[in-house]
Amino acid sequence: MVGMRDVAKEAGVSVSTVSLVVNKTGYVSDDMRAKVEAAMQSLNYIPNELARNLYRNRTNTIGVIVPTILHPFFAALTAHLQREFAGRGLKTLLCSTADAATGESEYVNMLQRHMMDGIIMTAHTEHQPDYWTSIRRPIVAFDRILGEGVPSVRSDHEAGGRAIARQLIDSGARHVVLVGGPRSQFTEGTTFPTVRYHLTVEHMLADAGIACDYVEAGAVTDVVAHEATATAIFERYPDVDAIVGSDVVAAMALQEAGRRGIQVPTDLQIIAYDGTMAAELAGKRLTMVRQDFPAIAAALAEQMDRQIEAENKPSRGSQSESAGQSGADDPVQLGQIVPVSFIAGETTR
Amino acid sequence: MVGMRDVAKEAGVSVSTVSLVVNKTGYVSDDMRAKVEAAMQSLNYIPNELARNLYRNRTNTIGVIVPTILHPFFAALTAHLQREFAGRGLKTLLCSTADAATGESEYVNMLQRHMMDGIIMTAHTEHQPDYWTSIRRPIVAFDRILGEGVPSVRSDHEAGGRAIARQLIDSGARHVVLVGGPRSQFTEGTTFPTVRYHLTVEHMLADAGIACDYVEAGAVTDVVAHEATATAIFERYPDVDAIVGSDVVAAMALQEAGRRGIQVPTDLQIIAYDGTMAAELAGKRLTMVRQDFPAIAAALAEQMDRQIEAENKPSRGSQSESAGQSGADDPVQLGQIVPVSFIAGETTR
DNA sequence: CTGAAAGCGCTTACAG
DNA sequence: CTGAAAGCGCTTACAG
Repeated sequence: MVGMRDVAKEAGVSVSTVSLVVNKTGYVSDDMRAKVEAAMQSLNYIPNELARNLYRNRTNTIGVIVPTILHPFFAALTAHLQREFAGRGLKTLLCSTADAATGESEYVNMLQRHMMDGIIMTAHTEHQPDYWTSIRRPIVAFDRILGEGVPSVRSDHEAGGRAIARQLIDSGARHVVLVGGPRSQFTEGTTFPTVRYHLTVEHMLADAGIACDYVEAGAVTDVVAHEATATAIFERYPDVDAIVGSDVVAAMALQEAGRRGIQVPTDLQIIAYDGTMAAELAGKRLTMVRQDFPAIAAALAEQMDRQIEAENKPSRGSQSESAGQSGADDPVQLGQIVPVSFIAGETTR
Repeated sequence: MVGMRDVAKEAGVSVSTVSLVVNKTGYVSDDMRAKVEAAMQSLNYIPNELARNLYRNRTNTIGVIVPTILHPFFAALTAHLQREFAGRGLKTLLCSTADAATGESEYVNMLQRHMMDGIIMTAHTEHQPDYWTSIRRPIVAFDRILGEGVPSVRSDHEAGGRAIARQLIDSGARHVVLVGGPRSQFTEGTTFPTVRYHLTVEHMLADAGIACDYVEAGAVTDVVAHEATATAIFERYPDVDAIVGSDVVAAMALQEAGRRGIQVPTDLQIIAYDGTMAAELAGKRLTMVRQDFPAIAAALAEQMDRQIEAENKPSRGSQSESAGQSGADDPVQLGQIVPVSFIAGETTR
């Protein structure tokens, strides 16, 4: 492997000079530069990034922790993050928890070993807030509060919920079924986020005197399970006339409705939450609440940049307010909220 | 940051000893080990992987080059690769070419700067074979031949094509439309792979005297374009009675058929190629040819392992037969082929 | 079994 | 403007 030393020897200069030329930093006379460049050419020199990484203690890599990109929601989120990071000179390490036996801990370890510069956390976690707070390295959460000092970004699920409820009320729905995550997670500090839109819908429907039942969907990682969920809805609630769930659930519900000869939207309305490509592929154009992936990715990347910057120039204070936390004069926005949009399709009246 | 030196000082031993303990390698007396472990505990020592990376000239990271994981096919492939790599102690760097202005070159550069140990190449490339051959680092291609010495893995598209043709012939199809990549790429050395199933289908249908037209789909990166494609098919070929295309195309065709009141499968059969989740979400259970993602991922990872191994213990020969090529007594399987399966659904007769 | 030393390939003050 | 030197944090022969 040809290194800087070889180039220096070939060009008859010092290693420092070669470094200056490679990095286009500092002043180098034109003939020195020419000699070095010629040597690099002839030796086919390619700098080894690993040495730089060690020196700078940086990899320019961000880990994106998702349950699995087999699910279109996380595929979309990850794709947009990758694009956003690439524009900022950052690489994206794909960290799936669906397969990792140890869940996210394995990736957090990697963060602490400096294999990455930060983590975007978008998966469910069993860890308590103090776990996350104690990591003291750049972490940004998506759609959940991990702990104090860990900034987060989420969609405006309350607005999403209101739009859905309004549609259902205005169209005269009578018996709505909501499909979502485990009901046991409907708590204040939950890391299951879409809870918020469910609760909003439930309250508004209750106020309007519309029946509303809740069905737990299969695990987010198991797409096939959603088919069983769809079947279960119709079995359990034969008079259901509106179903609200994620894109995948909505698509499967529509498919099952077709099989049962139920007319959509005449006899059954379906509303998809998320607005990923999965919603486009269904039997009809689904009415949906779309999350703004580009905006979410931009906000997450922005917060990540801040975290990393804060880590690099530690505040003038004590150790304790170091990594992962910015000073008081630049407060990290906790819970930045991104708007959603309601898009009418062929599955609502 | 607390380093090995701090631990050594705290424990009253040398850095070497700490290293031995951390790596659980070589012999260390029990009391030494105990002292070191106590020191690591109390100092909360975490080894810095970057130093190791530099020393070993390895990152244990593989770049997976895909057009975009917004497309379910590449999402599935990437997800399975990540899982497979994780099992082998390798990390997955997500490399999307849809956004990278420079296409794959940027990622190849990173490979040469040792930011990753290898690349899985699954996207289309404009580069000629000698480009790929000259890289001399671990590369494995999916579904395309990049150049001599670059091993590849692909599905048995010929078998997929035969299964499709058989279904169409047996069910009495009269006018089939195939949807796929740019026809200009239907050449021997193409890096658009599914060409193979299209050609197989065309030949068999021609032999059976069945009309068959070809329609170019939008770019793989643009999912919405597929909807326009679906519309175009019905406009251009009003008497079409069978459509064959990727999952996404098939789903959109089914949706459009519904809008036009065309009965599936009575008046129109639809066959999806790939068998990703996209095929499950459509209005009906699509009949499909499914590629075996777990097997593909395993084969790709296996080839990658070999490439990396070959790079680490360079053969006894000259430089020229070094990295990326294994010796003659352990021939790399060029073009390893993975079986596909035909799954009948609700969209064929 | 343990430690001093050299080195992984680069970068960056610091003298000249 | 250029070079000698120290150092990033670890690993691995090599003496003892």
